[in-house]
Amino acid sequence: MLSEEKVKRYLQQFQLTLPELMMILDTARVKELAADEVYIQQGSTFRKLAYIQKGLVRAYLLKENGEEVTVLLRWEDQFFNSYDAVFLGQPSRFTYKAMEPTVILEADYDTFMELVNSSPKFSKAKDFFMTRMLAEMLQRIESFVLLNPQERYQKLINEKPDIVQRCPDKYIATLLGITPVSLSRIRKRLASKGSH
Amino acid sequence: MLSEEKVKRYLQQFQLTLPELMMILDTARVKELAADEVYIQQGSTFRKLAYIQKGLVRAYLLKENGEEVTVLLRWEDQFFNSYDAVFLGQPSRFTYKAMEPTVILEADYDTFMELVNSSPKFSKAKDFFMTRMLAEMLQRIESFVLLNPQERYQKLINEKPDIVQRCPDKYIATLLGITPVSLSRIRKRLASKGSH
DNA sequence: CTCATTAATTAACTTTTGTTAATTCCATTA
DNA sequence: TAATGGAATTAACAAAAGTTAATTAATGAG
Repeated sequence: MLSEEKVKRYLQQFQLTLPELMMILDTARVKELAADEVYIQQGSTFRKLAYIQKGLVRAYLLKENGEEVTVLLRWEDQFFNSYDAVFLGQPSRFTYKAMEPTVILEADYDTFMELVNSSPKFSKAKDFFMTRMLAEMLQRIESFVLLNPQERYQKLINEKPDIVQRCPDKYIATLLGITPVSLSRIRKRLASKGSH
Repeated sequence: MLSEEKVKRYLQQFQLTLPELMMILDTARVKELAADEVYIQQGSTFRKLAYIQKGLVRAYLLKENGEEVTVLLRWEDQFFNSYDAVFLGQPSRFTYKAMEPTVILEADYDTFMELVNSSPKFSKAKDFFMTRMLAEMLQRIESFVLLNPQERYQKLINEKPDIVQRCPDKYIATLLGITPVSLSRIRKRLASKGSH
C-alpha cells in the first residue's frame, strides 16, 4: 500500500512511531478512482482529508458564465482536503475529480482530528501538516504577486515537469489565472526563445 | 488594552475561558510602532505571532530589479506571523513595516505553541487560528484565479473600504499583482463607469 | 507660505492578454 | 481506415497591462 521508503519518510517528517502512524492509518481507507471520476461533488458537505498515493486530482469550480476554473491540482504524495467544508464549514463550491486512475487514502476529517487531538504526539504531526499547507498556499500567492503568467508556467513545469503530459493545457491555464489561448502563445514564445 | 467587546468575541471564537485567554495573553507583549517603522526586518529569523490592535502593517519584498512588492496587508483585529521563519524555518524574505502608528500584541511563536500544545483546550484555539489563516489564503488564491485585476481591486475596497485612504495606491497595486500605473487606469475606468 | 519630495495621473508606445472563431492536430471508435 | 469529437493552435481584433517618462497633485518640512 505505502512503500517502505514513504513510510520511513513520513515517520521522520511527522515525528511519529510506527504504531502511532498505524493508528492514524486505521482511520483511513483506500479509495480507487477511475480517470474522470468525481471524488467530491460540488455541494458536498463531507469533510475529507485525502492523501494521493498515485494519480492526479483536479479541483475546479464553475464561474457564472459556465466556465470551469481549475483552483487546485494535486498529485501523488500530496495531501488535500475539501476546503470549503473543512475550513469554512460550508458546502463545497469545488468539484474534485481524478484526471487519471488514482489511488487515494482518505479519512474523515473530524474523526482524524479527534484522534490527532487525543495526544500531544499526534498534535505535533497535525501542526506539521497544517503548517505545510500554509507554506504551500503562501508560495502560490507569492507566485501571483511576483511572477507574470509566463514565469508562473515555467515555475510549474520546473516543479512538476510531467504535469504537461498528464494534464490538458486548458486546465493548467486556468490554474495559472490565464486562458488556454494565452497559455498556447506562451508555449510558443518559450519554444522559439529556447531553440535559438 | 483590549476592549471588553473584543475579549468577549475572542473567548467565543476560540472557545476559551477568561483565565485561559489570560494565560495566552501573558506570553504576549504590547509593541507600539510609529508610522514607517520596521517591525520585522528582512533576514530576521525571529518566529513571531502578532495581533494588530490598531493600525496597518505591510509585508513586502524586493525583486531582483530592486522593486518593492507588497505580499500582505494586515490591519486591526487581524493576526499575522513571520511566514518564512514560522512556516519554512528560514530567514524572512519579507520586511514587515507599519504604515501608520500601530499597536501590536506580539508573542514568540514557539513559546506560544508550547503553551497551546500543553492543553487540548488551547489546541482547539490553535486549530481555529490556523484554519482561519488557511481559509484566508485560499480565498486570496481564488481571487487570483477567478478575478481579473479590476475585480480584485473592487473586492478589496468592498472588504476594506478605508484601505484606499490609509495605504498608498502603489502598495495596493502590487498586492493585487499589477503595477501602480495600471491601478490608476482601473480607478479611472471605474469612476467613469460609476458616474453615468 | 514656499519648497522639496513623493505619490498619482496621464501620455505614448509596446507587449501581452482576452475573445471569438476557424483550423489543425490527435486520439478514440465505429 | 474513415469519421468523430475534443484539445491545441492559429488568426484577427479589441481591451488591458507593462514600461518609461512627463506632468500634476498632494504632503510634509522648514
